[in-house]
Amino acid sequence: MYLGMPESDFPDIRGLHLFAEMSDEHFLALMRGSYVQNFPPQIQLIEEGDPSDFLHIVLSGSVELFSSWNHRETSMATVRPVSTFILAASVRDAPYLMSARTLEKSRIALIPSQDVRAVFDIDAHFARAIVTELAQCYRSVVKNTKDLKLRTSLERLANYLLRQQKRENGASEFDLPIEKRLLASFLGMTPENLSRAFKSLKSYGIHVSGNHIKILDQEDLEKFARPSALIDDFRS
Amino acid sequence: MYLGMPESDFPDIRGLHLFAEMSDEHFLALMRGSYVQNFPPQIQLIEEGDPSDFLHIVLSGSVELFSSWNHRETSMATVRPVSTFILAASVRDAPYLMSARTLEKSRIALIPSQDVRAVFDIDAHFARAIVTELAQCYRSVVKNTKDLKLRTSLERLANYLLRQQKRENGASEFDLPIEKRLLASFLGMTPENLSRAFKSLKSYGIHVSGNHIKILDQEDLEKFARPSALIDDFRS
DNA sequence: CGTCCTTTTGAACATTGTCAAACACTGTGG
DNA sequence: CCACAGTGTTTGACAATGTTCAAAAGGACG
Repeated sequence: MYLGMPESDFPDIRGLHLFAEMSDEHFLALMRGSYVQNFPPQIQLIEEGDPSDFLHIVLSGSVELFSSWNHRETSMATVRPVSTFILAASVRDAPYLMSARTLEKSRIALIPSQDVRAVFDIDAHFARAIVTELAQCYRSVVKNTKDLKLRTSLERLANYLLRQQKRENGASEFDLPIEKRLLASFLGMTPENLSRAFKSLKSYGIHVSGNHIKILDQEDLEKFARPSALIDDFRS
Repeated sequence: MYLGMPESDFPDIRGLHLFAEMSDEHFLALMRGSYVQNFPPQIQLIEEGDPSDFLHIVLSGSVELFSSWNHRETSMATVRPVSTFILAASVRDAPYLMSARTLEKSRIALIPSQDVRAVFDIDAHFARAIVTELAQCYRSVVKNTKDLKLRTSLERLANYLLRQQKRENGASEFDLPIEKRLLASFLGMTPENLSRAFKSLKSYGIHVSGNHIKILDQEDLEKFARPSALIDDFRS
């Protein structure tokens, strides 16, 4: 196992909200115990239930968070660079609630959870950043729950497309960033159901070819989807 | 509007993990700007989307957190004494994502969110407690999402009963703490469906009469429900 | 006792999931 | 280059699950 964090990775990590405001001294203290590893695609990084020894940061590639029960599995989120995951488990020193696997070749930084907790106690800026980030994560999951409980699968898909479009700065055409199979699981449905949902959205001006999406009638789609700031805004 | 926090309420609040470790000085500073109010049942305390001016604490009674979209409504959680709610919104100074209403006659403490943020920055113990509490809340919502996505409504009900039983220290008989209508919404189903689900659970040794539950065959129920520490443990 | 609300029940319906098969796409090895 | 395997996607028929609507039954409370 490769030990030590290459300094070339410092700027990416320092750029995260989480680490931006803390003192150099404390940042370096965190980096000292950390290391970086490259993983091929489809490698399981974390198994739910394991002790949370490290805070993870995706530097490049992408990582899927998923959960299992009774031989069923569901996708909880996809993490893209540069961001952390399983912060809550690190903070609480509790077992991971989700598993994680790489989707592509990925570069992952690992910061010992106990260092995170130690620096939290002595660096007020870092503490502030952690609590802000955690509150953000919490709010994301709450929004996701509202999406799941208040909307049908068709409505979830329509709103997902609108959110994705926003991420692409409002372009009327874009590519899905993940496999449809995975999207289906994330949206809480089967691949077959997703396929039919895409078909149903044709009548609201959605054109699909492979993973390329065209929104032909923005107004019509929004009228159907009824996006809400309190569910679909990925900031705040 | 009644202003000022009666000192008789201090011990209850001080007893919360959130406020237990902080300095007296900072605790009193928080209390100075806070106040307490009594509400009748079915009063809406918070409307989702409103600015989060106060951190709320249920001192007695109970409060339902719920969300709406497109004329649909779903119950997100029930808050019982003594605990806080909408901490994340206070921390981030962002709009509430959930509405809140009293279920019964309730006594609620209100602490200005900006005071919470201010004391967070100067009291490391309070900061630590907030981040621990937030991580806890986050993990609860993640567990809830897993429950929703990985289980059928029948399985959710069975596991809910087992969790409730644990809260009652493992007693084989107990009362449901909320109306069935509300429970149905919390579990993500209709009241009609819940009623049928209770009937289906008869064959696993559940007896229901009004809101009184008897678990006649613990083993059989657990065999069906397959409770998991990573979904059903309400601590950690 | 009557009123209001919740809960239950039944029947029809809608939505979503399952299974099997066909199809499309990708990359491999001959 | 093509045949092929492997995987993801789509389709169709069907089953399971969950919802809707209407009505009846039960409880709480004045």
